[in-house]
Amino acid sequence: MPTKKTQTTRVKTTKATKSKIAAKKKVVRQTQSPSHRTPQSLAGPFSKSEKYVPQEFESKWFEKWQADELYKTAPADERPKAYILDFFPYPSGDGLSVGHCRNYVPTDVLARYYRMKGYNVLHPMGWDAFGLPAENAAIKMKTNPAKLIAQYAANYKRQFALIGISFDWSREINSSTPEYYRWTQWIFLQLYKAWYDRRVNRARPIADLEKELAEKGTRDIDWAEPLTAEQWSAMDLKARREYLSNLRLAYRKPAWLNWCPQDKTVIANEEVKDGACWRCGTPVEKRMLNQWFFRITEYADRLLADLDTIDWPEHIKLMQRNWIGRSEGAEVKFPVDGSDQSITVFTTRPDTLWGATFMVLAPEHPLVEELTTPARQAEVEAYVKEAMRKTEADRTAIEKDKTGVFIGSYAINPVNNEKIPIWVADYVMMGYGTGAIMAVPAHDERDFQFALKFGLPILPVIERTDGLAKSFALGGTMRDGFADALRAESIPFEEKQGSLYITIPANKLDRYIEMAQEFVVPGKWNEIVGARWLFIFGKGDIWTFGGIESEKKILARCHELEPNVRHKRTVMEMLYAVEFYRDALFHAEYGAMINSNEFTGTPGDVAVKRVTEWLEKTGKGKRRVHYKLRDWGISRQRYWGTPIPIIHTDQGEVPVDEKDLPVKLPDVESYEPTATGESPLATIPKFVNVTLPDGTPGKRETDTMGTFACSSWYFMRFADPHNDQEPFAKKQVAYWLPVDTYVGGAEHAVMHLLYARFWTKVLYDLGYVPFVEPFKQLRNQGMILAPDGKEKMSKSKGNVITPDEVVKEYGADALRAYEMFISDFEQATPWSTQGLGGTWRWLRRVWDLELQPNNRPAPSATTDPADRALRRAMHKAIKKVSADIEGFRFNTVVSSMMEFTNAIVDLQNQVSAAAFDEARDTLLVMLAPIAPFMAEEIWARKGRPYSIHQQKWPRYDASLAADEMMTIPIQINGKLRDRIELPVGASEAEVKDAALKSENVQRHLAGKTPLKVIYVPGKMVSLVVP
RNA sequence: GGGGCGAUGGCGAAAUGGCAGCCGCGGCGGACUUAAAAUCCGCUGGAGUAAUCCUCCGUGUGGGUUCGACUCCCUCUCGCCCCACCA
Repeated sequence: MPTKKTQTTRVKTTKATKSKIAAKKKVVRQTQSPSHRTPQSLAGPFSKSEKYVPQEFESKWFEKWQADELYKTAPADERPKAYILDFFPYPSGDGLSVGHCRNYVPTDVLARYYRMKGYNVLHPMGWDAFGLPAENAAIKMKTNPAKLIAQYAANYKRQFALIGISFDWSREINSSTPEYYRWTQWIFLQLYKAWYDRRVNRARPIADLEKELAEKGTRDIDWAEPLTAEQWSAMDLKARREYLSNLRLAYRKPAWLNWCPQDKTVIANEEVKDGACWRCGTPVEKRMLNQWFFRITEYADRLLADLDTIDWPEHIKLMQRNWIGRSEGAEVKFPVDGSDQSITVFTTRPDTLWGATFMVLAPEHPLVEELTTPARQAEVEAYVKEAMRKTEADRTAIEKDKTGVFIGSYAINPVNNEKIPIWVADYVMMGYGTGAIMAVPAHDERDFQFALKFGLPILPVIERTDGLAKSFALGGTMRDGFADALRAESIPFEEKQGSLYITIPANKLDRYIEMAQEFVVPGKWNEIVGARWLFIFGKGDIWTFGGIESEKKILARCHELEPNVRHKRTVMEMLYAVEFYRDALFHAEYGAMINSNEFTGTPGDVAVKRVTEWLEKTGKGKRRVHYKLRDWGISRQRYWGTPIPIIHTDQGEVPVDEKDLPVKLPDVESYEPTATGESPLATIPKFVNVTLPDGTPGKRETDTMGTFACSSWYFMRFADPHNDQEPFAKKQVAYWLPVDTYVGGAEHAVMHLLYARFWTKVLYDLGYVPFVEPFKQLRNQGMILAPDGKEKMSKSKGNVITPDEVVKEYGADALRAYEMFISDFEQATPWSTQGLGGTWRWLRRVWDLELQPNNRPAPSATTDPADRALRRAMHKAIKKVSADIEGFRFNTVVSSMMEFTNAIVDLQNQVSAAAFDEARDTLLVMLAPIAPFMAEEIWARKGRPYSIHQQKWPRYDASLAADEMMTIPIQINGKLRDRIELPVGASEAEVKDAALKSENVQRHLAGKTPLKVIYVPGKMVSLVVP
């Protein structure tokens, strides 16, 4: 049983007010407020209250705003426009959480703010409705995805209304409707009918290409498969179509792709995270399928360069830069020994060519089969098969040991004509470069490991940049007195069990070589590694380790002299056995070239350039830029997506005529995915079989487009959402686009945000839009975490907080204000119900303040100081709130509003009626974007003309915001010693004079004269004292 | 392995190189109340002190630049994120 708490009398002296800063005045806050109840206890009979009960009026106002079309976008006009957009959501059955609101509330505040500032604002919303989650949910619930989406979207829409988001619903779009995807298909066809002309660096109609081919073949098109005009003319329709597909921006080709066995479809590279499907987390497999791609790689350079022109978070830009992954290097051809084949490799280190001791092909490389010798065939086939079977995650696991098999053939290193073995290994990826590498084990970590494991020679061809040189003198290899001699030369070493571990300073190298010759025991040897590579067998008997010949000779001699090393297959393997040498054997720096014939001695900073130039001149290779970016795989073997408008015939593929769009998704009973890599649409003969106008029978493409196609242009459709003649009128898009402010999560950094930029550039090239970047300003909202600890909100953890429950308890305005106030917009932060209570109390204080009667006196000399103080606070608030809204500093918007509220409360009993109302009205108008319901309700109760949301944003007046007095802190040697109050106009001399007169300053100066008196106007005085 | 972002009271946080901690939460004390809740008022980084004066310490660590550093530069630690056998 709990004991009754006895009275505890706390004897504690009441602390009196700190005088602290003079600006902080001791004003007693008094509000003649009615009593209030907690929001939690609001459940009661409905009545129009004097108190702040948001539940009584919020929904009423939203209905009225909708009925009055208050947020309907005006047609393009003379006003400046503001296009403020949220990532359009993928409606899910879970609805919105307070985390999602972090996205929608601030953009709504922006939209409302810019409307009041006189901008023509476009703030639309729609649904990214196609795609796997809806389809999977529909299969599970045995319903239709369209129905499900409609249901989910309705719920989202209800929630948006609940929290007062001012979307223009007359522009609502749904990407899964034929009215929308008709134009997604249309854009697909524009890509299909275009090719990238590298000479002018833009996309052009494919018809231009056909014309050019007919006239002069590929004479001027050096990146295409060579073709003469005669050859082109001789080609039949099918051959021409096949030829052109190698240049179209939308094309189909067989390729190894990421297959998600859970979703039973191919997914794009961008959708693979840590070797698994980004949606369901299932490890992806590789499958060879004939698939549709968009040739985004042609735009790699422009996608990279234009990042510099847009206002996006740096980390997002960086992710895109890394994803595009531009790297400069050279392509080098290695002829295959005894064959007319050759292997082309890409390298960023052409300066290491002389150290290439073997080649490696990716298991998928087309030459593997051809170049494998009969003797090696069984082993190679088994290896390749095994590699294909592995998931991407298995194959790329970092700790994994290197594996590989020699295929029996040799290549010729074009720079020194050395014959080097060709291997196949899964550490080489078909997807990057050419799928084949020259291995330079001395200067590439992976090649080094591989060479050590398989006993392949490792030949240093680049000098160390740190000059590290080491020698290990095994006990018995050097005559007595060697240690003493080293000491005499002050060459540092350690002695362990009779062996010496020597680190040779650069300036002692030559001396050391002399000594080693002197002391080495006949029949033994001493070696130097690192800065030099020398084997010292005796006086004048020094062999340099450099090049394949010396490798063989040194190894043979060591084997002969020392039985213990006979099992070592290479010189480096022998050296590697000495633990002490490990850090001196390998490096990947850009140093001077060594052991590289005529290039030996080329300094590290010019080596790559000189070798590349030489390769080009001698025709052995050429400069090349490679990108990590791959072409965008768009095919999905699923039902719920935009059908690809292509028909396959005996004569090749034929695009659906634009006037026959849309190719509609058939209504079906079952649309479960098949495991065969074929879309469920393929099982519907009525859909598949078509006859072309000329009577040719055809079969429709049955893959659908991934949803990122839909989202790559929806922001353009919002400019003209109901156009049934074209995707959008050029005039509308030219007025509204690009999007001024775009807000959403960072998870789309290399998916949607990259694809949308790409489509925009294509549409620009083809003349449909007048801009090259779709989103001028991008911001990512921070995540809202669960209240306890730092966990994410998730349905499975049961810690999701919905706007519905918050609105029920506190009203939408408090939710909105708290979403803004909670933290810096981009920062992840935990939700706090107590913090929410704080913003609720602030709104209630505003309510009371606004609705109390104004019985203050007329302006007079008595009220003048307070009136001026209040106006100052007001104009400062206008300035700060405006700047912070525009600068995405929503948390300080709310804190500035709170400060302004406090200022009115503090001064309310000293000001005139006019000043009081002026301040209250300004506060209310500025509150409108933040707390639209309450602002409207108070506005109405005060009898003002509807609607507060159509009022002008208050104007800032710098002269009224100006302070009369300033507080100048005084520092002595960096420490704060006093503050002085002076009129704002005080001159430098006056300030310095006042500072020196200060009692505290005098005391701390203790009679000394300052060496320096620094006055930063209006900011501070800094004294420097010896 | 490479790269990025971040670290400030008990908590969320603020601070064009110029008074660290605005605003809010929580806490403490008071007013009102029979009492509580709510509301209102005051205090609230740490230490010393009778003290509201005053002094010292304090923005993850250690250094540097500067009259002056949360802010700029370097080092390290921790946390989060991205990329990753990328040739």
